[in-house]
Amino acid sequence: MGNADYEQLLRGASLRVTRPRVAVLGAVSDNAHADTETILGAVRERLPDVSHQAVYDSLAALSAAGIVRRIQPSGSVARYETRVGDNHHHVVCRSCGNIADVDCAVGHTPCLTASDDNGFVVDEAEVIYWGTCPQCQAAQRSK
Amino acid sequence: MGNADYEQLLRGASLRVTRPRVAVLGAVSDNAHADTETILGAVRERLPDVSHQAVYDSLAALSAAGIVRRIQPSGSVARYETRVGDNHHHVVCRSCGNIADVDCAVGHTPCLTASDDNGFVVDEAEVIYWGTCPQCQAAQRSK
DNA sequence: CCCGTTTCTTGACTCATTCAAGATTTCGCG
DNA sequence: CGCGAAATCTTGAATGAGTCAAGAAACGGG
Repeated sequence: MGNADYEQLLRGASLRVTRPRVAVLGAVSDNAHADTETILGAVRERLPDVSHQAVYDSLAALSAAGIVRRIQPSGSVARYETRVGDNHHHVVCRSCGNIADVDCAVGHTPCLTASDDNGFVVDEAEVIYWGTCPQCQAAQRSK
Repeated sequence: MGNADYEQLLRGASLRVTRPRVAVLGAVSDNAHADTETILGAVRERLPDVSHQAVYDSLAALSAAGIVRRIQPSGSVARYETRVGDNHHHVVCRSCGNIADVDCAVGHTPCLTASDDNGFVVDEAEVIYWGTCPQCQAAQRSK
């Protein structure tokens, strides 16, 4: 995806097109599940003088517009990804914190209907699988 | 549940029985989904001079032992509950952050098998439903 | 090209959580 | 019941992701 595409995305969401936002979009696209610090670094490769505040603002704006998704498993800092709207979920490694994408097994919107929703109007279901990634499995076995 | 029961729980998990731990267990039992600050307050009603550090340590020990569960939805501080091992999930209100329990609709361990696990060994699936609680629905309508 | 609004920069600040060192407590064992 | 090693707690300071605020700059409709 080129910057022109990112601009399209932004305009499509009625967001102003600014250098930091385009750079943030690119950084998030290239670094799936990256934490804020990693994204900040990646953004500065494209645009050396951005402030961290601009990155936070951009991420918040993009999240609100639904262009990026913010994920934050317990005990982890915020992470972001661009793959939105396709109902996929995440596996998180308990030892190293790595995150991988998982397409949900059951149909297309599984678990979206709770048995008793306590009167809540539910608009999204988020699934996080906890486990151990291949690398950490190997590391544990060889211990 | 009385303190004797909490002691049983602790001993059963091979944990030392200390005043702070018993107080923390009681506080978490009485305050489902409470954040750390609330728990700290509740603990001090039972045991006025505990340090916040002891509460953190106890919560960590109890979590590790599987007696309490730590939940931390995005944008929220850590919260704890004692209802463990029954595969229930949570609805979180986007406006006020309230959390309610939800028993999962589909069978007993839905979504536990991802379609492609990327080599991860998954041991737990956590589901978070995002929506709006009844109070906030009312508040929004009357705006 | 201009102007009002949004967004960015700079820098200070919050506050949940963690770290460290030394004092206490717990509990198995005699 | 009392000892001693190990775990746990107290105190107090430090960390660091994220937020807040005020003024400067950039965006884009007209």
